[in-house]
Parts: sequence; structure tokens; C-alpha cells
Amino acid sequence: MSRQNDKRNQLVNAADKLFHQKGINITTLADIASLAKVPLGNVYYYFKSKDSIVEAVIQMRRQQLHEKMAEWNILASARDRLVALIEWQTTLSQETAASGDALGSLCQELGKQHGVLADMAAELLHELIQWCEKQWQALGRVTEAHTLACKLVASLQGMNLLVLSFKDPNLLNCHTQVLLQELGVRETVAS
Amino acid sequence: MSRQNDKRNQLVNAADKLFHQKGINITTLADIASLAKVPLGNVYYYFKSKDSIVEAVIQMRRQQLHEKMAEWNILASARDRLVALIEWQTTLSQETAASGDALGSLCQELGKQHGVLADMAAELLHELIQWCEKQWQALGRVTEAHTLACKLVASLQGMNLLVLSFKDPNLLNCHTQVLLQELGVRETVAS
DNA sequence: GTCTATATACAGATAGAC
DNA sequence: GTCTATCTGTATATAGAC
Repeated sequence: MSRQNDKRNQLVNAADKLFHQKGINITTLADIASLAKVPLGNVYYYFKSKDSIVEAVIQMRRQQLHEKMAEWNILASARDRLVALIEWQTTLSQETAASGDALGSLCQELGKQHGVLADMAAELLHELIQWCEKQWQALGRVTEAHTLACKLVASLQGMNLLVLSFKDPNLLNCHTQVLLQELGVRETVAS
Repeated sequence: MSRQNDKRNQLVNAADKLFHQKGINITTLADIASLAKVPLGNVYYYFKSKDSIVEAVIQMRRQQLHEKMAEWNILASARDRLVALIEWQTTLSQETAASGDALGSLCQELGKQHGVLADMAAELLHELIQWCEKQWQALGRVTEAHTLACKLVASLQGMNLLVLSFKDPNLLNCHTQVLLQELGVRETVAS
């Protein structure tokens, strides 16, 4: 952890926040430098271009996603692990209402540009789906696992879009109830 | 339909296409003017700002959505009307894989900016959900109609994001099968 | 009404002092 | 390594000839 990495991390964290809040295209290097309290020109000592900052942000988010999944993996039952994912989304409902889902907007914005960055963002989504797939397999839904995983992630992402559009965090709580119920149908006993 | 409106419409159509393909923020007035074969400076005779072009595009899409819904409304059963919506999405799978869903990306991009335009885009999504809600009511699912409508639109929108991210139109076909089956569960007989 | 030329502002990126 | 000053390109928007 050198001094150099400190400043670099400040820049990546600032970019991460601004990309989420305003979108990548609208965010300027000046915005990032300003939030990170680093002089504009200095940015190019750490990154050769704006794209390489975007790449660094994606890598950081990938790391964070891995940590989240590792955290969920500790849970004993696959059902609880899926519940943890869904509940995690609800804890983000406030910021989702303000700025959308970080992963979803990243994929949406980069997806149109057809570049390497789009593939990297898509890879994050892919890893999340793969993780869900494993949980469904553990629940015995082996043949349908992939479809169910896509369905779950799509539902969450679609709901995040509604939450953003209608600025209504509560919509997410309401809908995740349904998702949780659907999970419960096969796993819990009536009580 | 004066000559004036012709050029205006050319500009709106060009903007509509480019906003979908590249996103609003990345699309420049020069891009729009060029595609519409209108000199750049002339754009300001028809629109006072870029935002007012965005507004015109949203209004046009609103009109198109109304036409689509009117078209579907002709169908006899509410179930067929919902099927028509889902199948319409699948017919768009190619362009969704290339540029995402037009409505979804609009809401995602504008949703972060918290302006009047964001509200207008959200209104489109709202109208689609309301339309779905009516169909569910007609199917007798009165109390759950709103939830089911949100769920359906969210599923479609989420799937559109996966299709864009993974550049895989077939994913949509695959998933809409599931949605159609779910609709079918309550309405069709085994055969 | 239509278009050319241009003002103005600001983006990403660079040069080079310290 | 760090920062100031600035280049270069290009965006939105305007002025004004025709």
C-alpha cells in the first residue's frame, strides 16, 4: 500500500461513485479529479486515458462482487444464499431509486459501445448469473438452473429499472417479497 | 403535413435512431443533423436545444407505444394481448442485442439526471405497466394485477439487459418461452 | 425558411516546471 | 512523483447572409 496506490484508489473510488450517480459518459475527468482531490493533470500519471479508469472501476467492482459472493457462500443452505442476494438488493433500494443499479447501468451504458469494456461489464453480470445457477443446482433444479438464474437476475435488474424510473425504493421491497415467496414455495413448510 | 414538418420529422427520426443506437449523451447534434441530411445550424430553427429534441423523441415514442397498445387491444382475449406484448419483444431481439431496448435505455439514461425528461420517460414505462395491469384484471387477477404487471415488465426489461450484455438475441426467445408458459399455466389446457 | 460561418465552452489529453 | 498551464478537438448554440 504505497502512497501512490492511495491516490490511485482515491481516483478509482471517485470515478466509481460518479459513474454510478451520473453515468460514465457524462462524468468528466475534471469531476473525478475534483472529487478525489487530485489535480486534473495528475490523473494521467495514474491512468493513460478515461477508458483505463473505467476499466479500473470495473475491476474494483468485480472484486467487490467476488467478496459479496464469498460472503453469501458461507451461508449453509443454497436457498438462504439466494435470499441473501435478494435482500442485498433491497438494502440498496435508496441509491437505486436515485441512480439505478450500479451493475445494470454499467452494462446498459457500455453495452451500446461494443468494445472491450462492454465485454468486461457483461462478464460481471455473467459471474452473478453463474453464481445463482450454482445455487439452483444445489437446490436440485439442475436442468433448469441456468434458466432460473437468468430469470432471477433479470427480475432483479428489471425491478431496479422500475425503482429508478419511478423513484420509489418501496417498489423493490414489495417485489422482492414476491421473489422470496417464490423461493419459499419449494423450500419452506407451511407454518 | 407541411414541408417544415417533414424536416422536423426527419430530425426526430434520426435522433430517435441514434439515441437508441449510441445513447443520448454520446449522440451529438452534428450526428443527428448529418443522418437527417439537414445542415447543423438549421437544427436550431426546429428545436431550441438538444433537450427539446429528446423531448420530441420521447413524445414520438409515446405515440408509437399508444399505437402498439391499440393494436394489441383489438385482440379478443386478455391473455392473447399479453402474449402479443411478449412476442413483440422477441421480434426486436436482434436490435436489442445490438443496442438494448429503446424504452429501457431511455429510462436508464435519463433516470440518473432527475429532470423533466426523466419523468417523461418514466411515464412511458408507467403506461406500459398500466396497460398490463388492465390485462391481468381482465384475467381475473384483480388484487394482484399491479404486482403481476410490474413483474412482467421488469422481467422483460431485465431480459433485454441480458440480451444486450451477452449480445445473444436467442436468450430472449428462450426466456419468453418461460413467460408464455407461465401465462399458459392458467389459461390453456394440456394438449 | 435555409444555410454557412463562427462564437463559446469545455472535453480529453499533453508538456514540462518543480 | 506532483502539479500548472495549455494544446487540440469538438460539443452546443448563435449570428447573420441569402
